[in-house]
Amino acid sequence: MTDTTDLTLVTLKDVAREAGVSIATVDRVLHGRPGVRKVTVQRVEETIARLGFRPHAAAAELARGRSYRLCFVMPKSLNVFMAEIQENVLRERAWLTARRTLVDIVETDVFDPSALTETLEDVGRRYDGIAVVALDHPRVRAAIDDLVEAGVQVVTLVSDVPSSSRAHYVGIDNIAAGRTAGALIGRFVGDRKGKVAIVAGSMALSDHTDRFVGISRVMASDFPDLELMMPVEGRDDDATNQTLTARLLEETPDLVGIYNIGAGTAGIGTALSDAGRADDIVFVGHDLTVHTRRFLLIGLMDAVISQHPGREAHSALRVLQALVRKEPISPAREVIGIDIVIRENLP
Amino acid sequence: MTDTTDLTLVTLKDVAREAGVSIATVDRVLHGRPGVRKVTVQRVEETIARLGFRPHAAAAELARGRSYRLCFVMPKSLNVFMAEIQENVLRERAWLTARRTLVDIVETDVFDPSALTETLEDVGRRYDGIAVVALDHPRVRAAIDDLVEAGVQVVTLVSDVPSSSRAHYVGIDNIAAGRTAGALIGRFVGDRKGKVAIVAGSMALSDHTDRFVGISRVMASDFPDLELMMPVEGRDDDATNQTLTARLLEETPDLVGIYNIGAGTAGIGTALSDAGRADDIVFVGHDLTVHTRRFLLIGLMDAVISQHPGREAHSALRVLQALVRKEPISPAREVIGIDIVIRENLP
DNA sequence: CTGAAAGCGCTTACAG
DNA sequence: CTGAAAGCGCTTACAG
Repeated sequence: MTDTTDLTLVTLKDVAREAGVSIATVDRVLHGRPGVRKVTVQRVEETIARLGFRPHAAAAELARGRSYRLCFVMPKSLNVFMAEIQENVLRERAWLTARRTLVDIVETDVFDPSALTETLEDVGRRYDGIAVVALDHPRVRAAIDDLVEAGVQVVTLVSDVPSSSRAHYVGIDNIAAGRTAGALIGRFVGDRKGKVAIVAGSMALSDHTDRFVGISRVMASDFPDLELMMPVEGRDDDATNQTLTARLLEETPDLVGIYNIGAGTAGIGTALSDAGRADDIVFVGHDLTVHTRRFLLIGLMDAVISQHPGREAHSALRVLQALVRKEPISPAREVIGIDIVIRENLP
Repeated sequence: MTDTTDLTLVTLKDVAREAGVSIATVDRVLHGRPGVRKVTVQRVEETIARLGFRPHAAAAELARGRSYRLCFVMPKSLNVFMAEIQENVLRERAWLTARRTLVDIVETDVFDPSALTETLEDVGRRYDGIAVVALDHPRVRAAIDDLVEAGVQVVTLVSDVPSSSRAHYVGIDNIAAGRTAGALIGRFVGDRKGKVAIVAGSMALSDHTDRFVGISRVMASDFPDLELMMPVEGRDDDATNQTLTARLLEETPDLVGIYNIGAGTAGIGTALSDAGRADDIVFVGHDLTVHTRRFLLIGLMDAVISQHPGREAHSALRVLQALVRKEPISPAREVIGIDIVIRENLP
């Protein structure tokens, strides 16, 4: 048995008595506030350590008497994945309200730097913390930096702006995600030789280019028999992707695999199915939706790379809650994994 | 933009004033405590709903003025996986202390029904909540039921006792885990025919039998060219597993895959490596450790099925914290996924 | 069946 | 530089 923690709950008052000061002074030391002599600070710190004092979180929260406002800045045109993040955030509202934390969701055109920048400038300062699905663009970076400068806690969500001063990124490593997709395609294709097609939303999006970088690297190093084709761009649109895929199937007799880097997976699935090529082409894409779930079940898709939207929503909320309260966050705990989903481990 | 939640924070006092009663009465209605006339209850409930009142969680916690004791009952002989769960629990201690929640860890022989039962009986009632790695045995079930009867909140961890009255199971669906392992082996083997060996810890453990059931089913339905061998039992021990594997390799010329259902993966890896068969045999096992991580990196293992120990520790703590406070838990949020880890998505 | 009051353990002005 | 006191919004006896 590990050392039984004893039930002696030490309070501020105990520390004050032991250290021979008032509770106000202990509080000052506890939070590193100024106006306490060095000797006193030391004496109090020693007493805190000796008694193993931990302030009661609920008491502090109540006494502080303030509330917090959080905002999620999300894409206007919601795909299923983004919608799920939203739902998860909204589902936490009651819980958050009980903790005096209010959360709004603002939709904007996150792919238009001007629109996104304006939104951030407009709504930003009305909040204590912001989670934003951010395009990596100099103006967006500047807007984020301004908010941080103004004391707003900012985390990026799903899509990062690494060069900005955001406190945290909630999302996956997209290069690794691309590598993972590539490795699965390579392994599933087996001994066959041939081409692997890439369908992207837009190569202007950093998560899409990152995934392409990932699959390119793993193909080059581990699967020399497979030839990666240049990405075609379908803007994450089902109809466009269907047309593109139909053409790819027609024009590429030795096509053995397809990797959909972005959304619009349903369109590709339809084209594959229509062409009767579901069985001989390895098809891997992103994000678990009603469509990809069905495709996995019927064997049309071989694997889905997923970043758990619920987990991302919660991580963003947890991190923002800690940040606005100046509490520490443990990054290790907030790592978002790259989930591989096949028919057998469908949640 | 979703409806901006307004900052008007309604308190008990507001509700009391509006409903024309005292705050004590509102509190009674809020918690469904007896001693309030039906009419009054209705009036108060209506007011609560109308004002959208949500009690301040921190205030309630402080006023309640009580602390909670939790206990994790874990296997005495710690494998890496169990050790990681423990570490994650211990790492939360400071955070939990600030929330007046104390957590102890008790180690026992969870594979011996008598020892486990005795431990549960001995330590159980000293706690408000217990997480237990439980052998599925009638005596263990009875001990759990007794604790629940006595008002202790019990969750099972990693290994479930489904027929008991435990409030929640924190762990994966092991049949699905076995199916997943089988599907990966089948896909990775490709067009080759041959045998797949199964190494288990003990077929007396329900998680091990469940996984075997899973792989058996998927092999029968999806991979008719592969023949599943009868499980050999190595008690999760490296040395034993190494010997068993060496023998399997010698005696089975057409061996194409190995599935290690339990721990002791290092022993199997050594045997494979010694025999120079790392490349032509697909090897899948469970749980991410220093060993399996290395095996993935050097290509000795093809995939690891993992149940995130950190996630399980946190889920157990979160669920227990909610249960002892009589707060609702959302099971959907607590689902532990079956993680597929290959070299490319190693965390 | 209902209410007035004390108190949980902090933080926040305010006074000195 | 330090302390006394009010107050955050609940819950808990206690009184009636």
